[in-house]
Amino acid sequence: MEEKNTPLATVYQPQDVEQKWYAYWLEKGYFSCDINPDGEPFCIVMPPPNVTGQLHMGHALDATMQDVLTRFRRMQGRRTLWLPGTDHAGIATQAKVEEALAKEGLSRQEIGREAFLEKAWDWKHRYHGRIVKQLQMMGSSCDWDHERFTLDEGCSAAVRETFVELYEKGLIYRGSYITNWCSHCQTTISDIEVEHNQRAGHLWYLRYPYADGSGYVVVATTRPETLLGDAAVAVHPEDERYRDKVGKTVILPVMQREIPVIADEYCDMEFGTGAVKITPAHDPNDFEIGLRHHLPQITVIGKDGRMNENAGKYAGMTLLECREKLVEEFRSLGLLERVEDLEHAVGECYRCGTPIEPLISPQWFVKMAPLAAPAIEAVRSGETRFVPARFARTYTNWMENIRDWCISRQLWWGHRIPVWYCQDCGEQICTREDPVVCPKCGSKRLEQDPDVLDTWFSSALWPFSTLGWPEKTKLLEEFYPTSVLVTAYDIIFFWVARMIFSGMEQMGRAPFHDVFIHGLVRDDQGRKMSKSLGNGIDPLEIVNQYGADSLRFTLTMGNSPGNDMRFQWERLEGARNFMNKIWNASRFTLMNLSDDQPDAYPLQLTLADQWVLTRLARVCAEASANLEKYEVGEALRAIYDFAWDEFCDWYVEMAKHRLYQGSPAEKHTAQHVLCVTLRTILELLHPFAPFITEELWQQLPHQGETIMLARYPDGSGMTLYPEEEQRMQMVMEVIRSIRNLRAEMNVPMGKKAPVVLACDAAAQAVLQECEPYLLRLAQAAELSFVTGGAAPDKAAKAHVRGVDIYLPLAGLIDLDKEISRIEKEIASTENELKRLAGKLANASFLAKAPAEVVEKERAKETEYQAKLDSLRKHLQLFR
RNA sequence: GGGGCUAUAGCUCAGUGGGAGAGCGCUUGACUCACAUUCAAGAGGCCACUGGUUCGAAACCAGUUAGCCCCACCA
Repeated sequence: MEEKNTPLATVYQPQDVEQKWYAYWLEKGYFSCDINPDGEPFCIVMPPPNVTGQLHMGHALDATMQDVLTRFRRMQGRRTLWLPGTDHAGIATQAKVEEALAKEGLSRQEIGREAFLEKAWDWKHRYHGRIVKQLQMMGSSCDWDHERFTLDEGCSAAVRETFVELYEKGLIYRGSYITNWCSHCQTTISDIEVEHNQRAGHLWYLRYPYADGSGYVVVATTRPETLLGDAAVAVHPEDERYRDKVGKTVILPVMQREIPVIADEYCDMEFGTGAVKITPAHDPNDFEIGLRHHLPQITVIGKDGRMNENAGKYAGMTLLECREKLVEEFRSLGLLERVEDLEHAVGECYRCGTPIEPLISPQWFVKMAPLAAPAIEAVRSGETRFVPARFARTYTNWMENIRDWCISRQLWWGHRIPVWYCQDCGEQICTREDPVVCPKCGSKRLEQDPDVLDTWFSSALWPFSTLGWPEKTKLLEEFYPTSVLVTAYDIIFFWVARMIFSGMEQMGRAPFHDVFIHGLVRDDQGRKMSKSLGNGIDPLEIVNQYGADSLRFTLTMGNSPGNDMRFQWERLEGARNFMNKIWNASRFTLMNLSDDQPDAYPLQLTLADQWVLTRLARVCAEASANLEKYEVGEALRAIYDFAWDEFCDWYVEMAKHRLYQGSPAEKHTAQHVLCVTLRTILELLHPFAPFITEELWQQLPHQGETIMLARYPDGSGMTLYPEEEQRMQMVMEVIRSIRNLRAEMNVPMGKKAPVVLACDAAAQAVLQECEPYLLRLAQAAELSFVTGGAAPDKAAKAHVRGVDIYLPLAGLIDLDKEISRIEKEIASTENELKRLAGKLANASFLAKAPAEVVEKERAKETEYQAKLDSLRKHLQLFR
């Protein structure tokens, strides 16, 4: 064959093409939401990554899913906005900036609020660029002109408006309650930011003597150090053991404080001794009990995580030191009854792992009950739909049991709480504009609340703040509610739920139609990827090594909605191999293209052409349907199977004969079908593998500037040839059968051998038409047809779809081997027949099963019977 | 304490009531003019267990077992 020049190397090198195309797309503005101005709007707001971090595999999965959906919709002609952005991540970012300061020997207090915020902004700018680069290297087709940041001007305006509105409605309030204090992060955190982990601990049984000298009550505690702040001992009102003790007082040892014995239903009679020490200032339950019984709140633990001045001689000690010393003192006083081992849940900060200390302090809260109700209804009514649906239940259960949300944080990096306090009259002022004078007393001595808001407060507004709210922008009008939110299940409470109630409250409509939930990317042993385990993988490393398309492919293929996936390097090789396969199929096609005009010759579609075009149409429909259902992995699998197995391994091989030896018209037809099919495969594949598909599409004959804006093939308007499809599949089965016989008989791969076929006239016509394929794909030296009893006797035989296949190999085949092979085949056929016969003898099957199913089973029976007869007859010859 | 997920080939996983699938690994053969990042052939499954629904269940329902996860104020 003459060597034709192609610009393509034999092995695909993603590095050569990816950056080039991303730059091209950006330059042409294809990511802009204005690119299909007349299309129905489609919008995804990107879950904003923390601006301080760098992207991990979870982000890569999230971005890939969003990009697949976005590119799919854009190719459908939708007016598509994928809005990118980042999150200021209050605690995390502040911690990093403080860390950096510490290296210079400075603290934020030393440099002051303003200087600190400057540093934080510097930090933000530096890391932001990295995240954008990572997203771009993965091919994310977001509209960068609409990129947002949770702390930018617009988002800040949305936060201010929301806060003031909720404040005015009485849905935001300030109060002294017990909240979760992290002594490491030096701030309160909300309930869901506390992780409850099982930890090995002890249960100390301590004796509290009654004040009247009548013995003592024994209380059990896991945290002896808090007893210094005890305000009571509580028992269950129906607990017989303590019936006559309620109303007495006990002397709190060490502190020598007299505290009452009270009755409260909170107590569990089964646990410990049934008597509980009550520390209102350091335990949420005790706090509630304290309120019910008007107990004093005695704080003995400070914000620094040490015992404070109320702890007497233990003041200044860490909690653990105090615990040890205190237990020792009880022991020496004879007041330690016993110690048990106990595994119990300890609340720890989800950021830094420090044990959380419940502390009382004035904080800001969002009243949740009135906000939760419409948010629950939005999902119940189907206004917002979770995919998979089971997550709706997770959401609803949580929302129904929600408690008020503590939104103030003792940080500097974030949205400062828009409330001022008059230093003269104490008035609390919350307004849209910064106040200058106190509206009550006219004083100018106003001080703003020093705290900032929980980062999630601004994230909760993301679906509309990014579209321009509180301004009435065109963008907001067009794209709100957004189409779908794509995120992992671990963030449903933190973020999804809060966006839904915020959307209902501020916009009156839920922020998205669908919530597409995916799982987490775990390591190859199924462990969560984390910094402490050191098992995290940088997506960029993979992009550099295998290319972005392979990374995206690996994250998509075989991934089902809502389920976790394991990340394995070996799978990347599979992905890379597939890219290389597509590359080489294109290379082959380009090498065999001639410069004919499209209509130089009339098309003469062969059976193979009709078959592949039919299969292509079916795959287009399947892929589209699956993408519509968010079955992204299934869509890709269908494309992958067709592209590799049917197109590359079968059709390309079948086209070769015409390409190399065909008449000009035959050659032209093969080229045409090859080209159309390949181009359609590239279009189908584009949302999953944007780079390689653009590179190849541009080299093939095409219309338009970019594959990004080609119409996504959904099979509509494509001609189906169902009968030809069946015929071709029969031929393929015959070829497979011949290959199988040859392998079983140890006929060397390259050795040509004669093949004899016996079948009816119709099948013979089909097989004769396909003779070139049999010669090439089945290594047949020559093809001959027999009728009646003229079949060769010294031959290996198989039977497929009414066709007897003989491999006459006199002197070459091993008789015994062939006999045992045939016997095995007969046995399995008999088995199949028995099963079918049983089914077809079943009256209720015949009566109730759909006619087409019954018909199918009957046809199968006929087929198997024919096969059995044929093989039995063959076996006779050897005996 | 409540809720959820998972259980399919040696491994990782798809499977949407009607002939058990893929990739990797394994065995055998092949440097065939797009590709050895390839091709061909093969071995390998009581679809966790027990019931139920159904003409028909890997799939739907109930229970059991094992593993994982989430929520929850039991000292």
